[in-house]
Amino acid sequence: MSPRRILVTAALPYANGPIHIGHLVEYIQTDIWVRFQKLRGNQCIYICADDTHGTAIMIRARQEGRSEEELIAEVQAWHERDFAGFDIEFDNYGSTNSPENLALCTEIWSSLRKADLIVEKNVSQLYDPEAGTFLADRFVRGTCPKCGKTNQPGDSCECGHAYSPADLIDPVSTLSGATPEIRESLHLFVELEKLHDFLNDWTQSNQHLQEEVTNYLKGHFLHEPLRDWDISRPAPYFGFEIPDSPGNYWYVWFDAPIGYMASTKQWCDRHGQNFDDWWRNEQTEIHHFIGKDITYFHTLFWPGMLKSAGFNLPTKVHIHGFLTVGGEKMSKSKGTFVKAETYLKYLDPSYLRYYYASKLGPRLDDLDLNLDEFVAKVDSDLVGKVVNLASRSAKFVEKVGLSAAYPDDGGLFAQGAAVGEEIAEAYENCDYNRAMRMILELAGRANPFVEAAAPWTLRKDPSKAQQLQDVCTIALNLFRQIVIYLAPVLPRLAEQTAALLNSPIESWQQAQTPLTGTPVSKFQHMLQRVNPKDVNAMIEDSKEPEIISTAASQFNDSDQPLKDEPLADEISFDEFVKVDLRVARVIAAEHVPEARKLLQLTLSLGGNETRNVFAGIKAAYNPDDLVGRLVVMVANLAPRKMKFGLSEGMVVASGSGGDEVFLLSPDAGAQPGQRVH
RNA sequence: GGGCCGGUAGCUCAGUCGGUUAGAGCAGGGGACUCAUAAUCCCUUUGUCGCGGGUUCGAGUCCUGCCCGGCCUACCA
Repeated sequence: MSPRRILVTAALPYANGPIHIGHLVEYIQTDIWVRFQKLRGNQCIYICADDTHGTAIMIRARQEGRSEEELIAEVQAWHERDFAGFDIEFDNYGSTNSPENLALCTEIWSSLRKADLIVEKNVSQLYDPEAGTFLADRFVRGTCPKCGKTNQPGDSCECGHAYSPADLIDPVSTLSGATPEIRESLHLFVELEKLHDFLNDWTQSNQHLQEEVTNYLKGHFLHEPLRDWDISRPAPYFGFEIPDSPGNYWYVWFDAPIGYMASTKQWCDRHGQNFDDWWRNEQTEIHHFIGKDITYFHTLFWPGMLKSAGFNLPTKVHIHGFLTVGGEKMSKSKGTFVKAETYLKYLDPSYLRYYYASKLGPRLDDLDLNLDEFVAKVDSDLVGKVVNLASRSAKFVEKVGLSAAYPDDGGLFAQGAAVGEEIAEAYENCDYNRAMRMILELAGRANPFVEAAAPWTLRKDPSKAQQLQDVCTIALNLFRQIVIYLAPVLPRLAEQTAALLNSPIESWQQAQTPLTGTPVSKFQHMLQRVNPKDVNAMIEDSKEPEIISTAASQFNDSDQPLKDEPLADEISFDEFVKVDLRVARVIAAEHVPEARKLLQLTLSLGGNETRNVFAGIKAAYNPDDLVGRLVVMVANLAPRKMKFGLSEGMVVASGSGGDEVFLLSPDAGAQPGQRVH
């Protein structure tokens, strides 16, 4: 079989934040696949870039008082450093803010124009007159027009109601605090519906996508006319200005995927390769690895753009799920939002590469990082089973090296060679956990062999020197075979093994033939067991007070109250409704002469229904100020006998006590007796 | 509400085309070994295959209804 030519991409990380262990699922998954392809002798390149355009970058640069170019250069340097730290090896790492990208965007744009796919429409959008920019939905907050909840984002409310930011009551720009105004501007759209038949065909056939994704697209988008795609943003915007529409810029999601091509172009130029061999040649395979959040862009717009411009279509879009830690979303406050940089301060990248590989499958399921399992798997699988093979046999043959001929091993090596293609198939299908299982099975057979052959006994008898060398030759060859199969996941281990046995590991085929007659270097530890203390330290180091959103921080609310009194355990709705909260009117309020803290309140629930309540609010309220006002009471609390009489409920208030008491009151219009739901 | 995926041992999961007595790793229990990073090896305990119904000579596997979980999505399939 002749070598395949394969172009592989991972999604472009946005140049607005650090790489974290969630990102790494994708880059490690992709890196393993690329290394596997290279080991198999295919011509394969791993292409990526920073995604640098858009409002968020522009705003952040502005806030930091520097140019966008300076910001994205700094972030890109961080990204590249982090990736390198995890042995993620790109053939080219570019930037969407490159001349190559501009040239390709221009070319594809003119193709879309020629295909008559571009239309112009006016769009009403909120504009921040102070910041001088149009506002994306997430930069606007206001009151929900349906339920009246305040401080809701620009696209939808907690109550589930969706709206356009222009519908918000009292909208506020989170950038400047100014009240946005509605401005109309011209936007350019791609008429995706004109490509409907093509997309239907492409997504539903030939296994370009996982089956779930095919179904998803069919059910969510392709069953109805495709909406026009808004592909431009008016100035000011950080990006490329559209050549034939001055003052308008390509939306970041137009130029981002083209960044795959631009980065390929850079690689081609450096290596004297022809760009068209990679993007305009039916023989070339193109594989995109992405997270499920950006499915839409990569399975509809992107193929549509490529088709219209006459480029290769993706051979396959591999979509993975998100990372959870301990079964929950990554959380900054819990310390599970671990940055790549922080991880590397405490732990070996090989651990994470192996752990992810042992959990990754071909489907979109989320991947859970369980820290106890992480420690156990690395210790038991990698150190205990795999590396141990070398660790327990290498030093016996340091002086003599491997036997000149491969001895009889009872068929162990041949068994390992025989499953090579099956393991390869699992890698090829991104079924890494299956591959890891099969590989570990080999280690599970090799250790009992060493146990039975007992080299530590043989070495005591000089007449058995040849037998000792043979046994170690077998053990080290079984080890090496395993390491070759693991090489895509653990490139460092492969290098260490090559150094130990003085023979480079560079091809999958090497697992088919035992190594003989080479010298054996002095054995050095290849991988330490995981120290759980380091794992804990990493989590501690990652803890930071969670910033809920830019809008919350704008109000500068302290986190002290929550710290003083953390959230209670979750309750069910049924439990909640047991508490009967009612609006009540204070119809009388008096001091209790002998009580230090109490006021006696008479609350009306409307009609003749009244309740006598003793409330510990004396230090904070004057009785006279309370009469007439509405409060919220717990109406079905068991009555409690107190020194001064029977208290028939509780008035709800926040605050720490003393004069720090704040009664809750309903908004105007509430009636005594109404239940609070 | 709808869509997709899942539910198998204490935990993580495998289980092909429906085929004998449902498996592995980890954890637990017992033993061995002392080369190896408290590593390794041998033996061993553990199951309402989510629940009900159906098809079948035979169902973890196929069909169907329901329950539970995850993700996605939302006057829309």
